[in-house]
Amino acid sequence: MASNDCLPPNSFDLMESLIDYLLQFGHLNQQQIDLILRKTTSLELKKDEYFSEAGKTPKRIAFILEGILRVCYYNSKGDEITKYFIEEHHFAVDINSFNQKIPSSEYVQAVTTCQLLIFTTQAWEELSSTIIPWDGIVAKITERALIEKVNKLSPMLSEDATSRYLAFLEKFPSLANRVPLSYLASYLGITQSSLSRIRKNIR
Amino acid sequence: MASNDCLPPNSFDLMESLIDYLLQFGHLNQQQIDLILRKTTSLELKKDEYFSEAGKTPKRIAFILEGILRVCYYNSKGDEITKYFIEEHHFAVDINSFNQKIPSSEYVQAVTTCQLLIFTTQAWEELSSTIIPWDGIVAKITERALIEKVNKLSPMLSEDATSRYLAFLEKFPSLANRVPLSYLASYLGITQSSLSRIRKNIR
DNA sequence: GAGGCTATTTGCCAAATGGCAAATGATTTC
DNA sequence: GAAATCATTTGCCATTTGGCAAATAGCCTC
Repeated sequence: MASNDCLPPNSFDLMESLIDYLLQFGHLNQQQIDLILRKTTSLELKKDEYFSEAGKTPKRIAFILEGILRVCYYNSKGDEITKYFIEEHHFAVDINSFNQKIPSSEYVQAVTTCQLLIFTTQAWEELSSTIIPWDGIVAKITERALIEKVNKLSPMLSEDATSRYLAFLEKFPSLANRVPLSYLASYLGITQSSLSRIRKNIR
Repeated sequence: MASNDCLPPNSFDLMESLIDYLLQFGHLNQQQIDLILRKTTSLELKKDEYFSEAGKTPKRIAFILEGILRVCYYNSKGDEITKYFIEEHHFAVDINSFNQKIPSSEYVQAVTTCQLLIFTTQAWEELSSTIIPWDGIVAKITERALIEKVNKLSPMLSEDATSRYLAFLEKFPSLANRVPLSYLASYLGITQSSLSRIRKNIR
């Protein structure tokens, strides 16, 4: 029942990127690596499909092999707000809800079709109790991911919308014209029409 | 050389708040608690004094017993930006620079006179190697603090300046009229004069 | 308490952004 | 491929915010 059985030929290369990523944060021996890979299943998430939904307690963690996810929620006015985008070779989960096993207030949705590696809660906890350096590695990954979010969000407040859009273009050059205007506008904190005008002015 | 020797009479009560805080994130026995307290020194930071400065590698972590700190930096335009305020009963450090032992790009400054408990890098690392649950507790504290920052920053982008100011008033009711307008304005992502006008409109 | 310094407020106008609705463009469905 | 649906752009105008400078207020020093 190894999940690998039904993977496409290049699956090992793809899974390699998970290991590469983990090894940036600590040492793992081959046995541990094999164990980690055996705990994953692969999942293709089609564009616009949800990986997790608000109101539900997250039961799995995804590592993005290919594609882009976004995290969004509805604010008090009822507007859908894109909180951030998650890039390839990063983990995706509402970490707070996952750890505390409480319902999430966010949606995680595929912006493009995604190839994911999935860890169930159970698999994740088994790795925690089996692999000594696991918790430490996960802690560092979590810390790094959150620091990146803070450092991304923080300067946005003091920049005007055009600068924020240009910064987005730098970070996700391939995405700007493939995601709905509404996702991007709410991420940048402006209206769709403003973003449309900003685009016109830049040309 | 126990730091306690020269503390004011209520010092134990004050230090108790550190222990209360730590115990929210994991269990510690009395021996461990005593060890932690022995590793701290107390420090009073007068209003406007710096706890750490950009360009220097942070060599200590502060737990705020009393008072408010702020984290600020200079952006590419040369404007001083207040990134966030740190409240009583929270730790203060540029966690990224501290962990990686690299120079910080931020200043940490006392907004009000602060009573702090200080851990040196060495003390912090000794606790890590002596107290089994220490790393886990620290990881949870770090995660929580960063999640709070993301959740605070994220909705600010989609609110107008008045709402952001009102939210600040809710969170720091005692602070709004005691901190320089410039700190607050840069934190909210607006100019001083705009904030001044917002205040007038609210009255 | 007068002068000097800094912080805040205000006025004036320009620029950026929002709100709304219509027009245009793109995509899907039958 | 026509109709229907959805996404994006645009026009028009109101509101918000910025930039700059002057006026005012607050505070410190002597």
